[in-house]
Amino acid sequence: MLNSRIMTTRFSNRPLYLQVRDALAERIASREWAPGGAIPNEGDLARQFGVSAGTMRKALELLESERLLTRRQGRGTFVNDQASEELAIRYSNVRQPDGQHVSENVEVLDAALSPVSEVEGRRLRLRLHDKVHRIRRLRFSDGKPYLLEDVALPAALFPGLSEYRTASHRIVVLAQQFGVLLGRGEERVTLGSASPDVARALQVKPAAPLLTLDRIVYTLDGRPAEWRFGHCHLADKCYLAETK
Amino acid sequence: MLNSRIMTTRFSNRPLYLQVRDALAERIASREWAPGGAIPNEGDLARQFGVSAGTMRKALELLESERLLTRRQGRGTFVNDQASEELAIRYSNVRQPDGQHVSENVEVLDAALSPVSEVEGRRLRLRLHDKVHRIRRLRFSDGKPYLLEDVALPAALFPGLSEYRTASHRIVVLAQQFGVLLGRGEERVTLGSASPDVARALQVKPAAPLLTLDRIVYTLDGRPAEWRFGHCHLADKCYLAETK
DNA sequence: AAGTGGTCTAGACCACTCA
DNA sequence: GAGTGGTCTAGACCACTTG
Repeated sequence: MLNSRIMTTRFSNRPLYLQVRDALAERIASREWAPGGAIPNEGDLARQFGVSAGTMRKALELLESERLLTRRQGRGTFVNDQASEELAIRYSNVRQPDGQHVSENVEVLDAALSPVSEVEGRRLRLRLHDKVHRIRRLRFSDGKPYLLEDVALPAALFPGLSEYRTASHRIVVLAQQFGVLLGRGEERVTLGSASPDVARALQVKPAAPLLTLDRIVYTLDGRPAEWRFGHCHLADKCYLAETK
Repeated sequence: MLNSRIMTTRFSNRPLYLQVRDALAERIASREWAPGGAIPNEGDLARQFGVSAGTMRKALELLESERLLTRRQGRGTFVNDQASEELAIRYSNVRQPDGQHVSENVEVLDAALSPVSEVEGRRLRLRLHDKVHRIRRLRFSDGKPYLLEDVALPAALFPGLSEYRTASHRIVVLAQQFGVLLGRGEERVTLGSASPDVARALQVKPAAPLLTLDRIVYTLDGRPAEWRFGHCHLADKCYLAETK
């Protein structure tokens, strides 16, 4: 079926390889192509979309750079599983001293679907009457609490999340399940001190120094997908920032 | 002159576009093509190197992704000036709350060419008898000290640095001057408290909570180019980590 | 040997910038 | 209108992986 070609080029000046990218991204988001699975080869896809092999290649390379695909010479092209150990670390900058991800347990202290607060509205670019899933979690490493976090997720991107009894605590996993493709993230770290409440939760002395983490993760097309505000007792961990 | 083509392909299986990239990168590093200046157009370069336009384009796009070039449709291709406000921020994660770079004054407390210490050797992957430029600086924002840093630079990459009376305090500027092309950087942040010496320098109380910054900046080909160890009094600033 | 992605080529045309 | 980079095409051949 040489469908897409006629459908799209007729109505758009957007470069062809970007239109193709969008169509492929949609198949990945919708899980029509499952995480971990192989997709058709370059030539077949090019014919299917009615574009040249070079154009299809450019679209595939773009998707690879966006971490949605992995291509391996002689093997094929595969949909990345965002829940895989390697990719799931992506936005988690609190690490073991050696840079490895901290193995952790998570306790959910609170979870609710609520109207946005004023701050949430600003951070997530939502309107006054939009709703968010608001979750408070405590993360443990080696049985000791180290991170207390308040998370807000736009209800529009994660519909019905509240009903899941066993929803993941990782934004990358949630996003994959809900067909949300994630892009860049941005975290501001400041130096804070434990309020009585926070101190109790983290089992530190009141006024103990903590890292305050203020993180926003955006979708691939630039819409805020998660706001997380956390208090972190670093102890024997470190915060890792990488610059490309 | 169709020089490079014959020279290189005869002796290497490295893909042609990478060999071309290397040759172009060398012209940039050596300042044969000056920062801010335009370079010849795609077609001329392709002829000059005896490769197809597509191959030359691929090399140029690679260099653009490595932040060495900027290409603008209708204008031309330009060598990036690493000292420009936009690029110079690159490895500086301590920022104003709005994410802007902090405007600062710098005081050099100490500078010397010395044999590597054991830690420096590990971090910079140097041998026992190599030398480093070791510099201690204090950075001020609004007249107040906020960052005390110890920097080590391999003497092999920055020969004669000690003789410059007015050397820059920014690694990106130094690197450009010495023909060193920079790639990724990695910074580990931990929570520390001010030792008496540090407290004096930063004008904070002894044992005041500080951020400890441990940063390594690598060259484009992966060799360590700078190790910086710093103590930071964040106060009204923040630490910004971005994730692609 | 068959199938995959990776490299390289040659050439046409489009979109943008500037004199 | 001349010159630049950006898109798109069609096809050849290479390098790697797997049965």
